[in-house]
Amino acid sequence: MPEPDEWTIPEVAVAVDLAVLTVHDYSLQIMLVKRGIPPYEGMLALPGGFLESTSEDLDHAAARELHEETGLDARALHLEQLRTYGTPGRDPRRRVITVCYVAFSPQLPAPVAGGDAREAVLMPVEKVLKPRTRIAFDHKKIIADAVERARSKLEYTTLAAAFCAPEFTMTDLREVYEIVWGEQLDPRNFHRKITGVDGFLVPTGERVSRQPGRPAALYRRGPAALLHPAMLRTRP
Amino acid sequence: MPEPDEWTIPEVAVAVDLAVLTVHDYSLQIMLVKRGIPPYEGMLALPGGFLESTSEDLDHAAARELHEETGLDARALHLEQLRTYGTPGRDPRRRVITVCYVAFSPQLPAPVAGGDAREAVLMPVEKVLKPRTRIAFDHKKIIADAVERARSKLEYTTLAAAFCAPEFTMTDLREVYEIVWGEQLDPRNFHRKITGVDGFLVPTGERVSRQPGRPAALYRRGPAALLHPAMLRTRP
DNA sequence: CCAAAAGTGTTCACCGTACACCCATGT
DNA sequence: ACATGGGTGTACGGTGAACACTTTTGG
Repeated sequence: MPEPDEWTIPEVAVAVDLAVLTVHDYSLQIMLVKRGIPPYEGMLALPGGFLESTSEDLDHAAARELHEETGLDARALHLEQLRTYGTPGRDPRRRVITVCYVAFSPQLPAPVAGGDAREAVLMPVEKVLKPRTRIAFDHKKIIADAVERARSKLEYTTLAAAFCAPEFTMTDLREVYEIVWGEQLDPRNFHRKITGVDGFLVPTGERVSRQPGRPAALYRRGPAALLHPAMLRTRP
Repeated sequence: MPEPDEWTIPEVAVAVDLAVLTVHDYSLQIMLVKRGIPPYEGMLALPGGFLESTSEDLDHAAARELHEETGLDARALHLEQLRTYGTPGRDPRRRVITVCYVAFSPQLPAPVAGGDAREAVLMPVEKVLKPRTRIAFDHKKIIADAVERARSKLEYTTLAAAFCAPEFTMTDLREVYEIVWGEQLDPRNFHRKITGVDGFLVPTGERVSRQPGRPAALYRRGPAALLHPAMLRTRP
């Protein structure tokens, strides 16, 4: 194995980027920030930034950038590494390798833009991924990967609850699936399936009436992380 | 988003490491190299090395290191990114971030050690992952992640065939599953399940007699990449 | 002939799908 | 009263698990 002292280490900058996904306004949305400087000035990009110091952990850098650029607290949401993108030329200024993270957030409380946050906006991924929509760097590809990760993880984990408020109804949860997958699910079979998974949901005992119709039971997230048996989408 | 010219970029070295998995001697084995210099001199580590230049793609660096350190050709096997490890202090000399790849290889043709390859050895992952076995850096954790990736991908992809020679029998394929999962499978149900997956296997029409008993049909890899329906291991 | 491996057929339990039906509320 | 959404019961079809059974070779 070649060793770092054997030659000059190429000057590579290491960045961390964040794909923050949330369900809002009956669509899957992603948090983007408007770039204030070139390159891609004025275009939308993923929030992120460079490692601050030699001693900063990657996960820590992700959590820090999340807070700095969006005001969100990493402890309050699910944050996981997606993959690393390093094609030469992806940043026109210099060689940049970016370690990307995905975050899954419930409906955002309030101050998305403002405060420390730069101009942060939510945009439906459906719109972002349209061929005509232009996004800075290779971030569109990253967003596509993040969305596929989310879709896939709903199948075999209890991740969907991470998109819900602390207390939620079965319909809230089902709508997460429907919105992320873009597919209608049978409410009755969904209900039975989810209640059958041990440790996914904990009933609070409370009920809410948000429309005409029978009030829905409220649940909290349970301890289970894996969905067993899995909940498979209907493939094309 | 902070920009690279706003401050001094921390000196971070970017490396690429490889977890090459193969089925050999009725066990899942991983390729390791013996380190010739400190730190961890004399210990076993994953093959890998630093990015050679600012313009080298990560995937290219992985393929290059694979060839340099093991003599294998990346075009002949399945190579995919695993994840990136960057905990400060994981390399005692300086800050190193390593982008790890997993490779799945059929039985290795011949010259693993020798040639360009440094002292490369195959070792059963079961032995490597024992608590008493010491491996350089944080590579044991990386190996554990790679093994879990392999186990998991067998479930929903046709990856198992990547561990087999170009022509193989149903039993060869079943043994890949059994060895990687460490679990016995019913040969009869396995046979029916696999032949039922469209495009997984293409029969060559040939037969081989390797033991007493009815000769087995030979197959080649088919075009299918995804296993549908999935082949699930029995969870604990 | 016998042992052993390859491959087929059959049975049963379980799970997903579809949908009829009942329950509880707002208007 | 009635529309609307929440939740239960039930029948059907497909898949996995278990295993009896046939086929085809080596010894």
